[in-house]
Amino acid sequence: MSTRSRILRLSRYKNAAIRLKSLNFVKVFSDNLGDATGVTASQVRKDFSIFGISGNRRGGYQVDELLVQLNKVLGKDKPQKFIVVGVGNLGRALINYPGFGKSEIRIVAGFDIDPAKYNRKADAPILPIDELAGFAKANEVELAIIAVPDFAAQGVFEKLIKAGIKGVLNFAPIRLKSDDNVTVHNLNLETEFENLIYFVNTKTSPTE
Amino acid sequence: MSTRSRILRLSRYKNAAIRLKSLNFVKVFSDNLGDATGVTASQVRKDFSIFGISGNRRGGYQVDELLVQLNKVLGKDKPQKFIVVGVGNLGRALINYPGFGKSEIRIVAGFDIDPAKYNRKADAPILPIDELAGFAKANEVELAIIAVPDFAAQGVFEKLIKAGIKGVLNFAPIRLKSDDNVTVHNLNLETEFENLIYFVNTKTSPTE
DNA sequence: TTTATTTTGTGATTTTATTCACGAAAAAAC
DNA sequence: GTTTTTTCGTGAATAAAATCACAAAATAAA
Repeated sequence: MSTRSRILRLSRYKNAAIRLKSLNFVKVFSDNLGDATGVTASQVRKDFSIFGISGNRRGGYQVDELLVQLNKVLGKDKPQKFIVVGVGNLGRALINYPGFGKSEIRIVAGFDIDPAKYNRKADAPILPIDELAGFAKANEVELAIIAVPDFAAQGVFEKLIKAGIKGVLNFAPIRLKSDDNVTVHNLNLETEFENLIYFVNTKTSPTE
Repeated sequence: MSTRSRILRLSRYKNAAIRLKSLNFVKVFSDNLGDATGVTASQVRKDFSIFGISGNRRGGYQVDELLVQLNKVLGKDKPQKFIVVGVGNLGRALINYPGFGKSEIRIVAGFDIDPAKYNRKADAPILPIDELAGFAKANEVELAIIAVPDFAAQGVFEKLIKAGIKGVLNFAPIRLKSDDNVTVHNLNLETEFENLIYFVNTKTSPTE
């Protein structure tokens, strides 16, 4: 019913609604949201109907109310605390990512094994990985990002489970062996690049 | 036939095969690859069959040959040059991302409007955005990454089209209006975070 | 050899996702 | 107040994707 791709679309509708609101839209139609996100109007309405999000016949959806409802479904009605494990290139970028500023996503700490990276004074402190479990429990953090190399990922993941983490966004290119109490989503940048390469190459070459 | 998610799976099979090879596997079975990537064995075989990748009945797939074939399908048999527009947090992380090191993905330059970021001496130089078209043509770059804020993304995209770019990986949270000669793939980090939040929250709360 | 076992490759089937199409509600026009 | 127009909400129809299931090939065992 509520699949991964359906929820991804809800996020996009939300982003589109935010943009339209900033353009002073008071109401939006399923057709507008479809245009802004690249799906059909009936897909938008079907997605909404599955989550009980309703508008007004002929009147569309009130933007403000729509945003409240979408944020509620997406769990953005309250702050969501994340920790990042692996303060390399990508980890650091996520910790400092300004795009989360307006959103309810809060990155509250980073963890690494390299003492050169520790920084207890920062807004989001960088701490030794041994302190992970203590920190997570003390601060009631349930969400984590794995941004370590592939060979370290499974070990980190097991530490996260012990620390009571319930959801993991994994940037390492391996499938993590998980017990069922932890939700794992994988996101691999190389894979995304390869995907683009494939579609560009096959469009260009007339031999396929 | 060859959809986005099918190609994403091929990339994962390739990553799994690389890992199994490093464990001295000489041949792999569809079952192995399924385990390593979280799909069924018959999905693996169906995906392969669509791209004419074949193995040996009872003998599985020779890892080396499989990698050659997967890399060929994925366009990884030759270097793929990318430029990055927007040298903020994320752009910088991508430029320095070590995960691309072994792969054929090459990030050859970054572009920004902020003179403080320019650096012509670096391995992947950071240049003013006005030089984008010239650079892309001189270096035969056809692939680009948009890592600028949402309000700047459409403008950057139009510059990329004029520069002859054929494929764009867009990290800005908007849908780019594209002519059909350019392939655009969107990847939004906030959206990925929200997706995880949703599934963690709905698993935890017994009300759904 | 012959028989048993394993694993691929793929058509048939099932499941899931998307689109269609139209009645119902609400507003606007007449 | 009646008609027309617009847009939602959703069951029905279609399309797409994943799984099943089994014949065929290849190897190993007897």
